[in-house]
Amino acid sequence: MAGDGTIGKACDVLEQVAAFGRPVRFAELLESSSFPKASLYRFLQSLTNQGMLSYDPDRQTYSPGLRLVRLAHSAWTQSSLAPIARPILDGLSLETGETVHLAQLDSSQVLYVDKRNAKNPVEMYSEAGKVGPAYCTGVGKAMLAFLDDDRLDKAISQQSFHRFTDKTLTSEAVLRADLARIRERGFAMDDEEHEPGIICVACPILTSGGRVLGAISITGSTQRMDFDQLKKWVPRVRRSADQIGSEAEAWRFPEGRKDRMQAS
Amino acid sequence: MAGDGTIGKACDVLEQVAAFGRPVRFAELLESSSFPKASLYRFLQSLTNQGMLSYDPDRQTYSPGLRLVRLAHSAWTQSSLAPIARPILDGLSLETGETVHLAQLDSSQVLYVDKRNAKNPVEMYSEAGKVGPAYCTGVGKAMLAFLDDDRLDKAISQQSFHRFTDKTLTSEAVLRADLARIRERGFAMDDEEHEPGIICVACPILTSGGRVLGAISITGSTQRMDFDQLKKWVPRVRRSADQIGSEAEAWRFPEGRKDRMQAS
DNA sequence: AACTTGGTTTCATTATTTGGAACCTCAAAA
DNA sequence: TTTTGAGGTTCCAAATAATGAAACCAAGTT
Repeated sequence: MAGDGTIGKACDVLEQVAAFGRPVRFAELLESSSFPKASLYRFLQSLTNQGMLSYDPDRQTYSPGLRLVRLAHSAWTQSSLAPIARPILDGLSLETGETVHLAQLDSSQVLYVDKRNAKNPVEMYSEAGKVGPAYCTGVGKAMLAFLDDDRLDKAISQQSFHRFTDKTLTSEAVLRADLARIRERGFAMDDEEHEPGIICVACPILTSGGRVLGAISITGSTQRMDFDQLKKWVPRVRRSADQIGSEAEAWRFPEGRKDRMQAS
Repeated sequence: MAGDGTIGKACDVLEQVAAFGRPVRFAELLESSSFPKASLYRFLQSLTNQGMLSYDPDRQTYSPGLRLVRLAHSAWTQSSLAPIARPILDGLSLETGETVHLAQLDSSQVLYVDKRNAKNPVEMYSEAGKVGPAYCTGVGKAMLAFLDDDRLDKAISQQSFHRFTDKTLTSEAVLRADLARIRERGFAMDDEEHEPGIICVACPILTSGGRVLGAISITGSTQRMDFDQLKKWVPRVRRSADQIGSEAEAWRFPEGRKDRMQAS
C-alpha cells in the first residue's frame, strides 16, 4: 500500500500482524508478506523490541503489542472525538432509545470510536476500534459527502465496493450521486446497504471551517421501524453533531506547559 | 532510549507526541526532541501519512493518530489477557465487592488492561491503557518478582524509584528484598507505597512454564479495611490468577487459515 | 544418520536517512 | 507598503542503515 520509507514498511508489517487476528508464526507472515525473509525478520525484531509487537517464545508467535494499547489511550483522549462526545451521545441515546454510533475516518475507512447500545451496557473496547466500510454505511457516507475533492478522490479510490446486500451502492458513480444528495440535505441514509434489515441516518460533524471531524448515526432495524420514523430524529442528531463539532473546536489546548510529561 | 534503527526512532517520536497529552506544535516537539529539524519533520510527515499521528491543519498540531486505536483493538483482543480474564474478573469483583485490577508489563511499566470498580460502571478506555510504576504497586511487584534474572535486571534499571509516599520502596536493594519475600509467599502487598491510604494484595499470572503474563490485585482503603481483611482474599485471588493463566495457555489458536484477512 | 522445516545470522551491495543550510511563507511590526 | 522573523519546508552530499541471497543453525522426521 504505502511507501514512506522504512516507517511505512514497518507499519505494513504491524498491520499485517494485526490483520491475522490471532498470534502468527514467522513463516505465515513470510508467506503473505512482500518482504524477503531477512527483512521481515528484522522488522519483526525491531517492532518487538519496541513493544509494538509482542512475541510469545513458547509458541513462537507474534501479536500486536501492548505498547499500542498505551499509545491508543493517548490517541483516544486526544485525537478522537469520544471524550467530548460522550455526554452528548449519552443524551442522544437516552432520548431516542436507539443505537447510536460515533465514527471518524481512518485511512478512508470508518473507525467506530464510541457507541451506545439501547440494551447492553457499554462494553467499550469491543466496539471502539472496529472498522467498517465508508461507502455503504451511514456515518461513512456522511463523512465522505463533506470531504474536499482531493481527499474524496483518494478515499473513493480506496473503497472496495463489495456488494454486501442487494442494496449496496457498488459503483463510484452511484456513490457520488448519493453523496451529492447527502450534501444537499445535510444527512446520510443507509438503506440496508451494509446489513440487511439495518437502516440508519447519520450526520457529519464539521468544524466551522467545514472540515470533517466525524459523524454520528442512529440505527434501527426494519422490523421495528422505517425511515419515516427514523428521519424524525434527524434534527436531533444534527443538533448533537453540531454541538460536538463546536465543542471540539472550542477545545483549544489550555496553553500548555513546556516540560515533558513523565509516567513513573 | 532505544536504538532499533529507523523504527526505534519513529517510535520515539510517536511516544514523544503521545507524552504531551495534548496536540503539539512542531516547534514544541523540536525543542524537546533530540532530532534535528529536518529529521523530526520527516518523521512526523511519514507517521502522519501512515495515520499513526494525526495532523490538525487549522491549528498546525500533531496528536496520536486513530490508526493506533484500530491497532490497539487488535492488541487488546489478542495479546492482552483482558478478553480471557473478563468473566473471571467479574466473578472476583462480585464476590469480593472490592476494586479489582488486571495489569501486564509493558517495557518495565505496569499497564492496566482491565479493571472492576465496586461502584462505577465499567468506563473502559479511561482505565485501560493507563500506566503506573512497577516498583511500588501490588501488580507491579507481583510481576517483577517472577521475572527471570535478565528481564528483572533490565526492569529494575528502568524504575525511577520516585518516593510517592513515605512508605515507597526507594532503592533497588529494598525492592529486591521485597521481591524475594513475594516469591516465597506467592503474592505481593502494596502497603500505601504508591498512594497514601491505598493498600492492595496482588498475585502474578504465570504460564505453567513460569513465564509472567500479568497480575491481578484487590485494592482497599485503610479507612475501610486493613491487611488482615485483605489477606483473606489472597487464596481467592490466587485461584483467579491461576485460572486466567491456564486459560490463556490453553487458548491455542484455532488452526488458522492461510488467506489474509481483509477489512472493507 | 541423513533430511526437512522453520528460524537466525552474515556481509558486500544498495538505497535511505541524515542534518546543516538555504529557502519559503505568512503575519505582525515598522 | 516594506521589513522582519519565527515557524515550516526543501535540498543535497556525506553518513548510515536497510537489503536479501546465501549460509547457517536447531529441532524434529523419516
